[in-house]
Parts: sequence; structure tokens; C-alpha cells
Amino acid sequence: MSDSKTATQLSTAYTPQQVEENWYSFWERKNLFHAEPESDKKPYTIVIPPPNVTGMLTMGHVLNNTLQDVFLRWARLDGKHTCWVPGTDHAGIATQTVVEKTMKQSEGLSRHDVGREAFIDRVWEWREKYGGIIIKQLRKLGVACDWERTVFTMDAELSHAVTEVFIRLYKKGLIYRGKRIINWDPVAHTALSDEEVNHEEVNGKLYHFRYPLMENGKPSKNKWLIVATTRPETMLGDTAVAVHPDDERYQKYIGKTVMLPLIDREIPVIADDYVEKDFGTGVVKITPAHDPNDFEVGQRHDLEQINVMSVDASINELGGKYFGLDRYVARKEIISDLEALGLVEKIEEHLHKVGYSDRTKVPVEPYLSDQWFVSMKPLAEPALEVVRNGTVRFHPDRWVKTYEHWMTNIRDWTISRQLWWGHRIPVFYCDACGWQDAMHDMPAKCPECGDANIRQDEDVLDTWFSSWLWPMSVFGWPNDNQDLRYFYPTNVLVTAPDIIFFWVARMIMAGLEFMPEIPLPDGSKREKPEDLVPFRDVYFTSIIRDEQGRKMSKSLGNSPDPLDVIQTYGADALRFTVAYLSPLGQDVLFSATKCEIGRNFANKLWNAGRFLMMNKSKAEESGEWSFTGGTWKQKSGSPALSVTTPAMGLEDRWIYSQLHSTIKKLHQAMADYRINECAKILYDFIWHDFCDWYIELIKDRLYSSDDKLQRLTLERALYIYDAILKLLHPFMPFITEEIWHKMEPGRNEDTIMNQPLPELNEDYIHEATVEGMNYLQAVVESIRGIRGEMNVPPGKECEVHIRSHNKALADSLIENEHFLQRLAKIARVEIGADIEKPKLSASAVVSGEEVFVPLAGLIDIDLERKRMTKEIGRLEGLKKGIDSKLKNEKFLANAPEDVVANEREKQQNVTANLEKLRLNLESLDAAE
RNA sequence: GGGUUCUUAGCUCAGUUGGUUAGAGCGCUACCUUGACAUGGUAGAGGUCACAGGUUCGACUCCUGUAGAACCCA
Repeated sequence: MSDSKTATQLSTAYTPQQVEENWYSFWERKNLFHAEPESDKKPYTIVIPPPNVTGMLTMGHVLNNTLQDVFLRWARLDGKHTCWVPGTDHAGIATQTVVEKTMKQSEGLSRHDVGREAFIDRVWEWREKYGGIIIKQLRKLGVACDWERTVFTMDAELSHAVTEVFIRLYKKGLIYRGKRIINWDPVAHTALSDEEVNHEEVNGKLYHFRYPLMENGKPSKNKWLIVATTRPETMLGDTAVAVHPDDERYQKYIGKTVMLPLIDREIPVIADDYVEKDFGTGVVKITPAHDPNDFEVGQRHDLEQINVMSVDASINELGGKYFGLDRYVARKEIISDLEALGLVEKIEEHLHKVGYSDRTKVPVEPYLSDQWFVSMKPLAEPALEVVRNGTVRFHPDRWVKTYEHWMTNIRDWTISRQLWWGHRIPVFYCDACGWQDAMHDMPAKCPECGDANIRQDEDVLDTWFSSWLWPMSVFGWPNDNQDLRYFYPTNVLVTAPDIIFFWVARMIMAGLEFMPEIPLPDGSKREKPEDLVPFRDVYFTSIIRDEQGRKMSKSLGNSPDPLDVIQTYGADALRFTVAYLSPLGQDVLFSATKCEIGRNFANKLWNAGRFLMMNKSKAEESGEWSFTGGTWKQKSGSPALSVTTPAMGLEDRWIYSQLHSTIKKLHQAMADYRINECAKILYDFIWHDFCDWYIELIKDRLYSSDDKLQRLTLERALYIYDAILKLLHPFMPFITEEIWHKMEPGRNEDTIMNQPLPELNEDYIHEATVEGMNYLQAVVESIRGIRGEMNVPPGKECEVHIRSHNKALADSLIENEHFLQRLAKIARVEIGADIEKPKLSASAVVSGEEVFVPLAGLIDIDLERKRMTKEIGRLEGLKKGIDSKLKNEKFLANAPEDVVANEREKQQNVTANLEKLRLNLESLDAAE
């Protein structure tokens, strides 16, 4: 197939679907994403925030992974040795729940029916079959993950790291077991950490109950203390009522007792300054086993802790007649029973916060139980320091405050979970002698007494207990190896801000605690904080919301399926749109139709490329010349043309200048993590500078009969276009790869991924050139404006007469007057200092120069008068502002010199322009 | 209750250290199928930058307060 056919056969609309499939399999087949340590290159590493193994691709993932891919691909083109490690986490509760449900539905079995080992086998089977769908889906997005390095938190190596860390912290005394009030998930039947609980405001009730005072060993019939509670059912476990020690109303009752109704337990009235005098009646019931504050009060006063609930939050045998009832059923019955006894004082509407399980969405139960905890204070202190001193930088940096707040008020981490799926706690017990220790493998017999009955702790660890090791464990920690030495620390972590505590903070702690033993690549000791932290930069992504600003969620059904979006618009379009719409730190209101931004942009790029290729094919038609390696080659061996060949026109110098400004701005914005800025910079340069202006400007030369000029023109345009493809590639990898290959058919097995970015050369950035071009553009636009407003038919040619006193601008315009023909349908240009204003002409002032468009027979004097009056009005307003500034002595005294000078210049220009406009308006009146 | 953030054109949003004639995309209006592109081109309408104070020669930008919205933590 000849090149010319290829080019002309290109569809006028870009269709991404097939193109994207093809290139992704090409990249994978060539193993382009894989990286091994290379000592002579600088690494650039990212570890993926591991999606849940049960997960499906969401818009959140799209944003997150697009950003990572942009950073990584940019770094790669910028000469770094890039490695992006993908993987999933085992998501203890979610995965276990999914498999339990499946089992229940298909076989009617519970996990207890099959037993622990068999159940875990089933989870693995499920994972083999369905787990990691998201890993496949991510490929559709085009991400450059090193799939060969795909890891899973339950892999043997990563599990070893988990156990090792547990053992070390255990031996250091930083992991302990204790009986505490924790957050209990009554559906998943497990403890949760504080971070896994979401507090939401609900309209509840505040119940006021009468607890009869004891008099002479009997409950009084008419004296009572009124307690206020939002949770009546917990009264079954009350072991005291409390008042504030300074509360005068209740002084006389302190030390007395009341009778707990329904249960008939005599409980003391105690004084504790935890009680708020103003809340409710100032008397609170104390339930040490069901409220964290009450627990502490209970400890101070040595109160009994009575746990009245089972693991499913139903009332247990200690709840008397309510035994077996669900907590909310029990609540209703307790209220009606108390009402029957006349012990309900009142019930008020009450807005309060209820904690919900992050996983199962049911209200958590504060629950007294034995759990494992990590002491966080010692780990938090150094981790706080590295963020405060900028070793780890947050983008946007306001998250530092949130981080500081959490780190300085940090509480111990509940790490045990009453689940089967996960890393089992590596603590072993000998019941015979009471020995216990943490170790990798179960000992055959007790090291103390020799008893062979050793049992392992039943619980597993919080999934985040493996995730916090992720940047180390994916490279094999605790084994010292080249991967870990070379790729750690990673460069940037891209994550949603809602897991700043779950994950970001804890990873920093883990890095500082566990990495000092791993040497640097050169074998020297790793001791500087910047080598220990898991990443230097953390990019907190936007949150993707729907068009009404609601969070995307499954239950609302307001989340477009990214795969559908990709199918409709293409992955490039989705990626670009998401990057374009996501300012650092602000939420994004997204809907699928917004992808038209990216799709249209891709189409624009495609058609610009198609246009250049069609011209290239035409130039190659004779067979004498061919364009390869970025230049023209001739069979006879004539020297190639080059972009550095002299005689660049204004438009050439201008587009080179714009290109290098663009490169410069992109580097800066990229370094500042202002990704939406990068997308806008590219969009504007490509669409407006390159397509709207440059391509239009070179058409005359492309269509000229001088084929040398044609080739030279094309060479320059193709050079710019090639640079565009590379700069845009991180955002739109598929289409850029596709076009890059189409540009030069010989590139078969090569890839744009391995090309270097166009190098910034500031010598090309040329202020005077840009000014000259801007003048030309402004003249064109003023003529178009006149034509438009005077309703000059588009096909009708006009003349333009320019009274110019600026020789440089005039010369430049004379040199480039042919552009006015193409861009403004101007048949003839007259330019000079003594040009007369033609009668019956429309006029404008551009850069101080008067532009006249003779319009005999076409002009509508009234319309033109209106147009000019409007412009005069605008300038008058402007002048007024400037005048008052320059009259203000304080301004003259205080403002910097350049600002004042600038205002003076503006004043002169505006005044002169106004004068010209007024004169021209007068002459219009005269012409009538 | 504490903290963070937001409020700029009809809609969605940019606007980096205070000095711009306050920008873009969509939508709208008019014209245009001109030899890359109608997923397009040209021109145009549309904003007292939530409100009230303050700092400053100068505030969309900094400070305080008010109103509304969102999120996080107790």
C-alpha cells in the first residue's frame, strides 16, 4: 500500500476503539512497561494504590490512574528509568463477605459449615477466578504498569513482610493485646479501627428516663434522677449514673444509689467532670462496656463492665427478658416497658452523630473486647517531622494540617479482625504454661514447658496492616535486594485524600521504621530521611462527583461505568478530559458527556495530522523525495533540508517560539503538579496556535508550485507536530502512538514511548517575533470583526488601508500581507504613514495603527457609528481608570516604577487611540 | 464543638507570590459546508468576581465578619 493511499484513506473522524486495543497489546507484547534496576539511570518509581481485589473500575480509579500514568510517561520521555508496580489488596471484610454470600446462595453453606481452612481455600479459588478484574480493566485506560511485577498483599513474599513487621513491633513492645472499647461491626462480626468508622448526622431522639432513687433500701415511688440518653438499649448494662462534681443541683445525691429499672440493679450516683452540666438533665447513665467515655469513667470509679450484647448486636443473656432481641427491637420494647412503668419523662427530637461501618454501612457498636493494638505515638513522631520539614511534600499542601492534627492526637491502632481471610496474627500460645510469643512458624512444642499443644491466635490483621508496607513489600522487603535498593523510595504517591490516615501516614511511619537496614544502591548506609520515606511527593486527587455534586456511589447509580465511557469516547478522550477538569485539590463534577472535550480535541489533533500527512504524501508522489527521520532525503543524495535552514518566516519563528514557551510552561506546571494546567497549555497550543493559526498561515506555501518550498514548509510543520505528539503522549498515549507511526511508516517496531521529549531551547523564545505575530493576528481579527458586523458576505473580497507610523510593524505587515488575503479575504493592502481614510470605510485602531476597510456600497453608516461609539466608550472607561491612577500622588509615590511607567504608556496609547477613533467617527459623519 | 475548603458569564470551571481591558469550554445568537476537521470555522452577546467591613497608592487575589454549600475530625 502506498503512503499516499494511507494518508488519503484516513477517516475524517478519529475512531479510537480499534486503535487503542492494538497499541496496548503492542506495548505489552514488546514488554515496554517492564523495568529492571539500571545503575546508570535515574529511577522514577510509582506504586499503585492497590485497588480492592473485589473491585471494579470506577471514575475514582480513572482519575487516580490517569494522573499516575501522566507522571510516569512524562518522566519516561524526560529520560528517567520508570517503573510502576501494580497490584491489589486482599480486602479482608469485603472479600470474605463476597465469598460467604456466594456460598450461601449457591450451596446454602456458611463459612462455619465448611471450616476455616476449607473456607480460605474457597476464597483463593474465588480470587483466581474473579479477583483482579480491575487489573484487566486498567489496561483499557492505557496505563503503563509493569504487569510482570503485579503483586497481591496475600502473596507469600508480602505476607512474610507482614509477619516480620508484626514480630518486630511485638518484640519492641509496640504491639500489645488489651481489653478495650472498640468499634464493632455487628454484620461482619469484627472489630474495626477508628478510621473505618464514618460519623454521620442523623435525626434521632433524646430519651429522658427516670431512675428511682433508693430510699431505705427501696426504690422511691416519686423521687428519681432523670437521665438523658440516645441509646436506651444500653441501659441494660448501666453500672452507675454520673453528675458533674460542681453541679449544685445534684450535690446531695452523690454517693447515694438509684435503682436501674427493668433490670433492678442498684447502682451508685457518682461525680465525674466528664459530665456536661448543660447536656440533657446533667445526669448521665454510665455503661462502661458500651461507650468509650463511659469506659474511662468506669475505670476511674472502678465500676463493673457489663457487656449486654452478642457479636451481632442482639441482647445477650445478661439483658434479662430482652435476651435475643436485636438492639433496635430491644430499644423499642425497653421504651414501651418504661412507659408502662411511668418512668419516661420525655422524648425529644435530637440531632446527633452515629458511627457507621465503612464496609457494611451499619451502625457500629462500641464494644468491649480483647483486641490487638499498635502503639502509634513512637511511630508517629518521626513521621510527623518529615512532613513538617518538607522531606515529604503534600500537594496541595493544606493536607499537612490535617495530617498534623491526626498525628498529634493519634490513638492506638486496632489491628485485629475477627475474620478468616487475611494475615493470621502470628502469635502462639501454650495453654499448659501460659507461654506466648510472636514468630513466623508455629513451634512443634512449647519452648517453655515442652507441651505439644500450641495454638495460634484466631484473629487476622487489618488489611491496612499489609498496605502500610506496600512501597517496601512490593520490592521484597525485608530481603535486601537490588530492586528494593534501586526503586525505593518511590517518587510520587497519587491517592485520594480520604485515606490520608489509613494509608499515607502509616506508610511514612513504616518507611522510617523499617527501611534503615536496607542499603542504598551503592551499598552505603541508608540513613537520610529522604532515602527512608516511601515517597517524596504525595498528590491528593480530586474527588469525582456527579453533576449535582454528589459523591459517585453504587447505590445512587450515578457513576458512569468507565468502560462504557471508554467504549463511547475512547480512553484518550476520557484521560484528557479527566486531567483537564481536575484542578489540584478541588472536587470535579463529572458526567460522561464532558468527554466531548477530549474526544473533540483528539479529533482535532487527528485531522491536523491527517492534513500534514496528505501533503507529505503529495510531496512524496514523484518518488524522488521521502521524509524519514524527521527530514527529507533524496535518492540522488542531495543534502537534506533542515529546520535550521535560514529564511524562516514570521509564522515559523512564531510557532517555534510558542513551542518552546509551551515546553517551558509544561515543565514548570508538571513540577508543580498542576496537571490540569498542563492539559490546558497543550490544548491551547495545539488547537489555537498550531491549528487555528499556523496551519492556516502555511497553506499558501504548501499550495505553491515551488516544491522545495513545499518540502521545507512541511518539514517545519512536521517538526512541530512531532514535538506536539511527544508532549501530549503522557495524556493521550494511544492516539499519539498511532499518529506517530502513521507519520513515518518505517517506525514499525519502534515506539513513541522511547522518544525523548523535545528539548527546551530558550533561544527560540523570541519576544519581538511574538509581538509581530500578535499584531498580524490583531489586524486580521479587526478586519474579520468589521466584516462580520458590517455583514460583508464571506466570499466578498475587500481592501484594507493602514495608516501606520510604526515602521517595524508596517514592514512586518508588508512582508506578510499575503496572509491577509487568506485569513481576512483582503485583495489589496495599502500601508503607509500618509494613507488617507477612504470615504465610506469602517475603521479600527490596532496597536495604535489605523485600519480602514473601504466599504462603499456595503457600509451601514448607522451600524458603523454604533460600533465605533461602543469602542470609544470602552476606551473612555479604561482611560478614566488610568487617569485617576496617575493623578493619585500616593500611587506615584508608592507603586513600583515599572507599574507607573506601564500606566503612563497605557495612558498615552489609549489617549492616542481615542483621538484617532473620534476623528474617524467624525469623518464618518461627514461622509454621510 | 474543632478543622479544611468552596461561592467568578445561563452551566461547569481556570485565574501561581496584590497592578490583566477578569479568561476557557459548553450552551446561546448570526454567518459559513472555504481544497484537515460540522467532533469544524469566523464573529458576537453575556460577569458591580456571594455579601459587609478592613489593610493597601491599588483587592477576584491578603485579613476579619456574615450568609450559603461540601468534606474531615471529635
